[in-house]
Amino acid sequence: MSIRSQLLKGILDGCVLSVIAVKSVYGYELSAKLQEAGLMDVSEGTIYPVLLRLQKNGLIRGEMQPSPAGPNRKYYYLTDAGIEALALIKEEWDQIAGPVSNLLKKGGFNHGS
Amino acid sequence: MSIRSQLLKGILDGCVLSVIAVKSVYGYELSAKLQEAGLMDVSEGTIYPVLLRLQKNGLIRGEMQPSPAGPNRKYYYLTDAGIEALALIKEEWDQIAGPVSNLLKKGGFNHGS
DNA sequence: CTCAGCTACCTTGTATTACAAAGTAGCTAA
DNA sequence: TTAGCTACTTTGTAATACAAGGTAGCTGAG
Repeated sequence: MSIRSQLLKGILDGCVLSVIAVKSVYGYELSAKLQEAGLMDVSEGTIYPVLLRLQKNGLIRGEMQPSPAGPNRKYYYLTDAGIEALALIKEEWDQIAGPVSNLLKKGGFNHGS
Repeated sequence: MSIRSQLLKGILDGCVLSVIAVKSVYGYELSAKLQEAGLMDVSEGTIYPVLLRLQKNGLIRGEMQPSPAGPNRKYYYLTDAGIEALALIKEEWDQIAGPVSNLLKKGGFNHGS
């Protein structure tokens, strides 16, 4: 498992919920949305398990809708619990990302000192 | 397992390496250093496995030194491999933290739009 | 009507790590 | 000698990213 995979643990939920909060999306489309947001190469094999887990936990709900072409599409919407969870994740992220960024910044290559 | 535990996965290595890069520390002291940096309540049960794993992977080396009081202390220093690994982690962190922060920011509670 | 190609969704096992909590051990002071 | 503290270690549990294979439906061409 790569550094990136480990870093994404725990935060993918927040990313997915954030995308859905803006506008409902279907699973297949979500990868492109994350890519647009700068999270490169998050594949279906990653996305569908996250979506299904969030749905199972009641944070989102899925609605099958017909597609212009191909099979039906499952559109996802946040639930109230999802909105709350997203707020919590943002809080936790803020509490961690700041200190981590500072640590990584000043840590650097400064052996001396 | 909490949101925070998941968020810390993968990035604790970078934090620990960053602290050690500035100045060598011993295990027991590291919790206080991380607390000073804003990473609250990272306990020994978390820290020592990280330290031992980094040592095993050749990113740091430990040196037992006498203590003014109590048992010997194991001071940790970065190796060359550790310096390289830290650079990689910083790169990966920067590539993820930016997009994630942006996503979580605009995601918000804006259902409309 | 059948089939290829594409879209869309799903599942499973593997690999990895945070951490609680229990444990060992040494040093100092009483 | 013993209590209290410092310092380090270990282990099992819980959780998740994701590769890769799979199923299924729709459209268009033959």
